[in-house]
Amino acid sequence: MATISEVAERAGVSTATVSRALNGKDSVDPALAGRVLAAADELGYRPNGPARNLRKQETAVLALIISDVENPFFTAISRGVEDVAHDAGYSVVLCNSDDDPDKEREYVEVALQERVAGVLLSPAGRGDSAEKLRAHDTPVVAIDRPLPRSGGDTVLVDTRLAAREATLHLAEQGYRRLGCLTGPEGVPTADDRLAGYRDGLRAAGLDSGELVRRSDFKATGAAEAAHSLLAERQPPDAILVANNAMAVSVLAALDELGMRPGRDVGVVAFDDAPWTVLIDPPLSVVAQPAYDMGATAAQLLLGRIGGDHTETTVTTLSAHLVPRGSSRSG
Amino acid sequence: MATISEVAERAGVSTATVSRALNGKDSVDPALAGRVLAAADELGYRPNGPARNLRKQETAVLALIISDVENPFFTAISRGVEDVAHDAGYSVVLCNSDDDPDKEREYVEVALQERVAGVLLSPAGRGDSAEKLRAHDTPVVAIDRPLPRSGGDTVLVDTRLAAREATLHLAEQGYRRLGCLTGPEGVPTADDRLAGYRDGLRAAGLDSGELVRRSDFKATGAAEAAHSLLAERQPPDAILVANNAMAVSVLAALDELGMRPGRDVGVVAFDDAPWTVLIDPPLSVVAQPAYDMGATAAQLLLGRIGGDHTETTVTTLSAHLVPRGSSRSG
DNA sequence: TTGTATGCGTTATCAA
DNA sequence: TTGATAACGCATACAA
Repeated sequence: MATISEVAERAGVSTATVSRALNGKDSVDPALAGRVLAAADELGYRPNGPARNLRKQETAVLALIISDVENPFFTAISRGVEDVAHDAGYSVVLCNSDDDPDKEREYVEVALQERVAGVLLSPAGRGDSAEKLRAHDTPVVAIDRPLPRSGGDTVLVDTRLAAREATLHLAEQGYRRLGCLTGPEGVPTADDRLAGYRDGLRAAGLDSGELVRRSDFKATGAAEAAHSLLAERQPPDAILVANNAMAVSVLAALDELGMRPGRDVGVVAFDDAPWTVLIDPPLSVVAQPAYDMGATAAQLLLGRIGGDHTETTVTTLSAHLVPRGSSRSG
Repeated sequence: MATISEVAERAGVSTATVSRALNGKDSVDPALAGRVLAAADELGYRPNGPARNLRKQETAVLALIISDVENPFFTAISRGVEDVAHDAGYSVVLCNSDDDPDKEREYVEVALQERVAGVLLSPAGRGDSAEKLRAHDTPVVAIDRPLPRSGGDTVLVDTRLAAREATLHLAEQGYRRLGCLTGPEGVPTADDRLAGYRDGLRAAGLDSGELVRRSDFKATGAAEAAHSLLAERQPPDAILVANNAMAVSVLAALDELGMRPGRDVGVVAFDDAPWTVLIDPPLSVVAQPAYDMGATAAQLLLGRIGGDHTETTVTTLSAHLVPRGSSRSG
């Protein structure tokens, strides 16, 4: 592939002039600039990214480390990130941690090596990924989940409050034995939603004992958990489900047991999705502003990259309950 | 951030030895290697990716250019790509073209500049992105859609055949006025599914006139198209829908009109999804092996990057019809 | 086995 | 305004 010196030779100027012309510096004679552009075009010249990055000691790349691109929630986040990044001339490297701290560490290493401009991280566990990044002066913004030892910019949803609200909603609708299906221990959103569920129980004056199951935030694992929950000697008459994929399993389990959402068992699930209104009755959800989270986090990160050294911020966006038929008793 | 020469100084050796030790060359004294590793560790040394890439004239990065990460079909592809790439030590840069040839061109430029090792491309239109890449010796594998002027490795689904099969299935179930809702003109998958639909009509001896609508492969645009289709003077009694997002709109439209899938209007949609079995009746689908497509394409691409110069291949994976209640007449 | 020296392709500094 | 040159950090050819 053509290099800058080939372009220089062809245009009959120095490499310095080529560089200036190509980067649109104004201190270059229009005639020469024209010759340079023509030569570059003829040779199909493309500036060498790595060389430029090495020289400038910076790259226009962001890393986005999330647990699963197949989860529509993270997908929406990634879309928000990508749109903002793209507008600012940045590319986004997508990394699936699968909520595995080792994989997360691995990706952080790659991010460090490649000298990415910044990292958007949805921390998998109690690891120190963020500290490691900051120790090497790589800006980090935590997204969806707080950092274990905090301190960095963070974009969250008030998920505990939303879980509390959803739980109270179920209680108000007349359900009495409220269960909860949440994600793995150690994943902040999973724990927060469980905590919010307990908040709600307390506020409603209910005590279900512990009608709680954990699963991996995915449909397959959740199927077993859902069945186990419904097989309790005194099964729940309503369930708060901590994400969308698990909700599918809960609804499938209810169907297998011949139970109807809303009438037999109230259901509220986190994350809205287009299909939730197609089922009968429609699924009540806690809608999270995923796209905005991604966009906000990306903006924040770009600000830091741009040299913003003001105090770190915690942005908490609101989730809101969308009550539908699946949580309407009777 | 620490450089190789700082490590060299600390370990009391030359940079060459550090480089060799860190890259696990066997021609280095174990004692020295130990000192080097220790020094690197103490300094928190991370090799500088751009410098290494520049020197080695290669990067361990793949670009994946698809139309929309929010489409579960592409999400599954990207997962397949990522898993394979990660195992081989490669990172994946995700690019949303939004089916916009200009955006695609832009991303191709970035891929070229950054000297990515290879590109996985789901071509947006009739552009020459693939040729441009190949002209600069960047391996390309087309995925889900053939390249306009072909010639490169390609991983496809026999989508036209599948559409034909789905159409015939509807005819066999007794539906007589078959409609089709497909994607934008120029997008090969959209056109192929339409062609398959026509194949099916012909094979079944039906002629619906043209009960065809096009939309943008997304839910919002499809809503209008669905309504328009159902508002025909002689509306279809069955619809083949070219993807999952549009299916949501069709089902919603039917619901609004008080029509029941299967009984009133037969529906078959491309792409399976967890929720399709939750609705009543369950949605008949054409299931595509998206994950495998991604994995296969990535493997192919890595092969080319590794120097495989055998003839280019076209891999066609099979989609299969999953008949459910929404296409069972009466 | 180790060290010295060079070059990868750019940008930026300095003189002209 | 332009050009010669150095430097970014690393891997390797070559010499020792």
